[in-house]
Amino acid sequence: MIDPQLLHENPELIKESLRARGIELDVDHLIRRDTKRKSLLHEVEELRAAHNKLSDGIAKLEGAEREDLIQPSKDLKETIGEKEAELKVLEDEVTGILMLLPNILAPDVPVGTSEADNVVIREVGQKPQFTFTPKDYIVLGAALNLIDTERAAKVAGARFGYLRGEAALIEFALVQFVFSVLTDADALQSIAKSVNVAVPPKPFVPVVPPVMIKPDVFEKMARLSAADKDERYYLPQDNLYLVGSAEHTLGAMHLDEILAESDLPLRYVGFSASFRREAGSYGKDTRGIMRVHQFDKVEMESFTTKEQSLAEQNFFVALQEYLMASLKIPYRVVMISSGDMGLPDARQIDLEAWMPGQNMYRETHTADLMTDYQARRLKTRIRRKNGSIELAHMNDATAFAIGRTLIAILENYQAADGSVSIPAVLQPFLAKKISRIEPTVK
RNA sequence: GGAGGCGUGGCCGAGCGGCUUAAGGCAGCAGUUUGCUAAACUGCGGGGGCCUAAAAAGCCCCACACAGGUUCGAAUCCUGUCGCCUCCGCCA
Repeated sequence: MIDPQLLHENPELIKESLRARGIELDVDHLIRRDTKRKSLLHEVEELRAAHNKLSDGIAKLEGAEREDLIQPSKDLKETIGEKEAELKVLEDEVTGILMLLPNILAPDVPVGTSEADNVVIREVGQKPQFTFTPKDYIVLGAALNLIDTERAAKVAGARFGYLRGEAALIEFALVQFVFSVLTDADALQSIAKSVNVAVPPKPFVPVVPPVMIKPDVFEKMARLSAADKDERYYLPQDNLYLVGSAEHTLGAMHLDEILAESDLPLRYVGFSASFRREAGSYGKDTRGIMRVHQFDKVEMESFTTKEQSLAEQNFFVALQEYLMASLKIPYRVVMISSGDMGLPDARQIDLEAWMPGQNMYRETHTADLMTDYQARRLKTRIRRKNGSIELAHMNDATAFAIGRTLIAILENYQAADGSVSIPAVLQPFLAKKISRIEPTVK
C-alpha cells in the first residue's frame, strides 16, 4: 500500500504513476472519500472525548448525582455507535481502493504499455558458437535422462517434472555455490566495488523458510490481490496458501517488528520450493520445465533504510550478474517498463539468459524494489539512530531459479556428441566428482 | 488429535473494573555536566486527528495478541480466533 498522505500532499504523483501503468482509477473521487472519512473520524473522536469526560465524572460522584449522569452517557454511547458504524463503512471503502493502488514508480522506469517497451540496458557474455545445430533442453534433457515430464504427468499431472541424475546434483551444486558467495563478506565487497555501488558488504543469512503462508500475511505482502489469487494454491482445510516464492515468507519475517538501524541492511538468502498454478498461461511453454507448477528457487531479500534501497537493488542486480557470469552463461539486463511491472514494484530489473537451443533470451532473474509498499502493511519498521521510527524499505531478487538455470546450462554447455559439460564453478560443489554428462547407453 | 497454562511498549516486568495520564527497570536517542570516556541528572519513545506554509509545542482519539461482547467506565470480566509453552497420543 502506498502512503495515504500522498492523496492530500501529492496526488499528481499518484496520477502520473497510474497513467504510466495504464491503470484507470478515479483518484479525485478517492480523495473526496478520504476527506469525508477524516471529517467523520474527527466527529467520532469529539464524541468519544465527551463520553470519556462523562465517565470520569461518574467515577467521582455518589448517589443521585451519579445516577443522573448514567442515562446521558448511555445515550451518547449509542450515538457514537451509530457514527462509528458509518465511519467503518467509509474506512473500508477507502482502504479497499487504496489497496488497489500500485507502488509509485521510480523516476528512471521506462514508460510503456507492455513487455514490448522493456529496455535492454546491456548484453553481457560471449554467446557460444556451435559447429552443429544446438538442441533445446527438452531434447537434451530426454536424451541424457535428466528431465522426465512424462512420468511426472502420470503421477502429478501436467507442468511437473522429475529432475534426475546429474540434474539433481546440479540443483544442489547451484544452491551451495550461491550460498557460498552470498555469505562471504569479501566476495560481496569486491562485487559491490566492481560496479561502484555503495552498500555495506554485510553477508546474507541463509534461510530455509516455510512454504505455506497465512492469508492475512499474504495480503500484507501485496501478493494476494484479486489477480494473484488465481495463481495461488490454497489449502482450505488449514486456511493456508502455498508460496509462489521464498520472497513471500522471507519478506514477511519481520512482520510487526521494529528493526534497529545498526542491524541494517538485513539480508537473507532463502531456498524453497515455489508453487504456481499458472492459470492463464495455457498454451505457453507447455512442454518441458520452463513453466511448471513447482520449482525450487534461491531468493534474496533485504531490509534497508529508504536512502539505501535503490543502491541495494542495483547491488542485487550486480550479484545476479556475477552469478550468471560465473556460470559463463550469456545474459542481458532488462529494465521493465511501467506497463509490464508488478503492482508492488517501484522499479523492476530482469536478467534474461541466452538459450541457444531456443535461439532467444529467456527470463531467469528478477530484482524488485518495493520501497515501503509492503512494509507499510507488514508494519516492518526501523528505529533510526536518532530514535525516530519509520517504515523499512524492501528488496527482493532471484539468486537462482533452479529449473531455468539448469535449462540455460544444458543449452549453453552442449557438445556435438550430445554430451553436456558442467560449468567449472559448479564442479567443486557437486556431490559426485564429474565434469561432463554423457548420454546413457541403453 | 486430547488436556492444561500463558500472551502488557524495543526488551524485562507490575497492575487483575474508575487516583493507570500503562508503575518500575533495562536498552536506545537527545540535552546538561565533562579535557575525552564513564557516571549522574533531565527529557523523549506506537498509530491517527486537530492546529501549522511546514515543523515544534499544545489539545484530542486509539493502542495491553486479534475480533466481538458485558458495563456509565475494561489491560482487568465474558465469548471466539490466532500465537507460544507444558503434558499425553501420533510421527521424519
